[in-house]
Order: sequence, then C-alpha cells, then structure tokens
Amino acid sequence: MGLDMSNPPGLRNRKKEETRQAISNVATLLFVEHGFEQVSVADVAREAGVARKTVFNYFARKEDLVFDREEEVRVLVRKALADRDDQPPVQTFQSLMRTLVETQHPLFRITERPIQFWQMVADSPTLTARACELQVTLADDLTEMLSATAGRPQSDPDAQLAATMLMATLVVAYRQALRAFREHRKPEAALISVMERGFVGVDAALFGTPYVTASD
Amino acid sequence: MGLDMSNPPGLRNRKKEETRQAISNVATLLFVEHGFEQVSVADVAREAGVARKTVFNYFARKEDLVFDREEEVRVLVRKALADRDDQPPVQTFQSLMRTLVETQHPLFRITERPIQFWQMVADSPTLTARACELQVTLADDLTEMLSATAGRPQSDPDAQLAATMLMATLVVAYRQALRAFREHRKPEAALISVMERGFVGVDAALFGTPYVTASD
DNA sequence: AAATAAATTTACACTGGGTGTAAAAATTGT
DNA sequence: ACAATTTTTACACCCAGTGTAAATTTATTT
Repeated sequence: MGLDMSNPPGLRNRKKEETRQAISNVATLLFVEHGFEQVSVADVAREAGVARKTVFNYFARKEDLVFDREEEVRVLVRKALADRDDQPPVQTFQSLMRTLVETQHPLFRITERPIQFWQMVADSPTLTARACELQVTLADDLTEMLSATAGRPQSDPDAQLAATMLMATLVVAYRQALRAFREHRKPEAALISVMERGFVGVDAALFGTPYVTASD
Repeated sequence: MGLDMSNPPGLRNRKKEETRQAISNVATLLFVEHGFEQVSVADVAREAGVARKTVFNYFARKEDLVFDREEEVRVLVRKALADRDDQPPVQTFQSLMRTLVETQHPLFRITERPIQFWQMVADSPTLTARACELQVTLADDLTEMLSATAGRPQSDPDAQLAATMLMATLVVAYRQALRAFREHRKPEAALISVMERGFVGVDAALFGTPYVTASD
C-alpha cells in the first residue's frame, strides 16, 4: 500500500518513531524556553520520561535534537535534478529554490516559528557552529549531485565552486530575510533580492561550464 | 625601540609568551603525529611540563591549540583596505589575495607543511567543524570591513553577499590547490584558476553597488 | 498460549573537555 | 627584604558522549 517503504508499521517501529518524536518535541520546547546550553541532555531525558542513554540512542549528538531535517532538503534537490528536462543543473537548482520560496514551502517560509528557532540557534555558540557544519556538508553533497548530473568527475572544481557559491547565496539571503522580518519589512522581497543577485554571480562565475550551459 | 606595544618585555611577559609557544609547539607535534582526537589536553599538559589548567589558561578551547593565526589575516585585510587609493573595496581585497598568492606569503603558499597540517584537520571532525566556524567569522568580519570602507550601514546585504561569496571562493580555491598538490599538479595554477572564476562571479553579483564600482 | 529469539531500554562505569575556587609559587615594585 | 600582584597548580566539579552487560519489551515459532 504505502508510499513509505522505510517504515513497515509493526508495533515496534511505530513506538520507535513515537519516542523519537516525543524526545525531539520535549527537547525543542525546553531549548526554546531556557536556551540550548542551559538544558542538559539529562534534563531532556527526565522530562521525556526516558533514560539518558536512550536519548543518545536516537540522536548521536545533542545538537541533532535541534537539526534533523537536512535530509529533507537533500531529497528535494536530488529529485529536482533527476526530473530536469535537459536544463543545465545549476539552472534547475535555482528554479527549485525560486519555487520553494514562492510557494512558501514549510522549510523555507519566513514566519514567527522559524524566527524564534533561529534566534535560539543564534543564542547558542554550539548550535551556530553546528549550522556552519551543516552548510558545508550540504555544499559538498550539492557538489556531488551537480557533477554527477553533468557527467563530470567527483569534486570537479567548477561544481565545487558552483555549489559553495550557491549555498553562500542562500545563507545570506535567508539571513537577510530574517533580518527584514525583525525590522517589519517584507522578508520575501529581501530574500529574493539577495538570491537573484547571488544567482547572477554564480552564472557569471561558471559561464562556459556544463553546469550553466546547455549540453546539446 | 619596539613596534610591538602589546608586549612590554619584563621577565613575566616574556615567560608567558614562552610557555604559550611551548605549549602550542608540543601540541602541534603530538597532534600531527597521533591525530587530534587521540591526544588529550592532559597529554599536552604532561608533555609540556605544565598543569592541565594552565593549558586552558592560555587556550580557551582545545582547537585553539591548532588555529591561532586568524588574527594575522584580519590585520592584513584591514591594512589593505585602509591603504587603498579610491579603488572599490572588493577590488582591493581581490588584489590583496592575488598578491599574497603570487608572492608566496607564508600564510598562503602551498608546501609540504600546510599539506600535513590540513590533512590533520581533515582527519578530525572537531577541527573541520572549527575551520567552518572560522570561515564564517572571517566572512562576518570582512562584511563589516567592506561596509565600513564603502560608508554603508553595518551588515549591508550587498556587503554580506560579497564577503560570503569571496570567502567561499577562497575556500574552494585553496581546497583545489591542496588537491592539485597531492596529485602532483601545479597548485598555484589550480588556486588562481578557481579564484579568478570566483572573483568574476562576485563582481557580476555585486555590479552596480559601491563595493565593485568606483565611488567618484 | 507458551517459549524462544531479537531488539530496545536501562543502569553503571568511564573518558575527556571545560570551569570555578582557593591555595601555593613566582614576579614585580618599593 | 617585604608586600602586592599575577600565574600556576591541585582539587572538585559539570556535562557530553561511549561501552557493556543486565533487564525489559516486542516479534516469531511451535
């Protein structure tokens, strides 16, 4: 039946998913209220009614209690690159981002919720550091996807440059959107403005490579 | 006498600088030989003939035993931006980077030493993460320097985009240079190739802003 | 339904990074 | 030589994260 091959129901797997969610929810609540550094993993465990070890059983690092949606983004990008109709890969990626912003995709819309989430991140050196890590991980993944899509060797310099500049652009665009929101200006306008500028830059930097130029 | 206001000699200050260096040197040796994660701060302290607390007295984090030259880069950039002759700031920065590479500045030349240094970093998740952090810190500092130089408000979106894309470019360029070195190709060629591409992108992205366009 | 196999939770002990405190040792100035 | 200041040290903590083996829960087999 299901489209969800990854989770054959069964009592056991359902409970696993439930406790995982329970722990994650409790953690988020505590972190937002008291700050990431002020809440220990032991606190989270106690509040979730579970052993400390169980928390680490589900989340390798404390920071993973906060960041656990990277994979969704990766899937979106991979799918878009697979479905593209002989448009160059960088253009495909750019279109995807424009669409996600315009359609207010849950992971990209700027509302009160993400604001306080990123405020919590900004208030915690540990979380800020982890966010940096995730950014370069995503850039590396994007590098592989781009080079694979263009039939180029892994870690092709052009792909790496494209991916890193694209991620840089998105990070700055998102930061400016959050800033705009706090200052009661249109966040989407700020986001798109920076994003389009960045995209122009990427296209210029990669001009002549198969990442921005049609292959046939 | 001194150009070095920061260190009035005196027996005490001299010894401080000596022990700091001693600890740092011992640490680097141990880390390169056995790997960052395999060597504990207690090991470093013992080998340096000093108390564990003393190590943390000089270096706030274990990673700081490895990365302690960021400030030198910041100073170089600040000086170049101050000395510029009404060239737009982004161009000044780009010229500085070209010069540092061409003149084989100690912090930028690609030789056996940095290779094993960065290999050690690559082998350690902790150090890799810290390197990411430093990258965004430098980008933020560069943002401020650029916007200040152009007489714009702090955290100007254009400055932030420029700074972040510039840092992204440099990181990719340096990574490719290391890669070229390992594969017995000309590292400088690889570095410059990526760097120039990135600079073209930055100029295109920022076209029309005071960061790449002459002010008078 | 009972018994067994497999996976999960838990208690416990441990390593290592990092901090606070107060005493001991060393440096400075008079 | 003595007093004031700074640095080092020993010691006692807290917290993140890991390994292990026992206990508990779920799945499977007969």
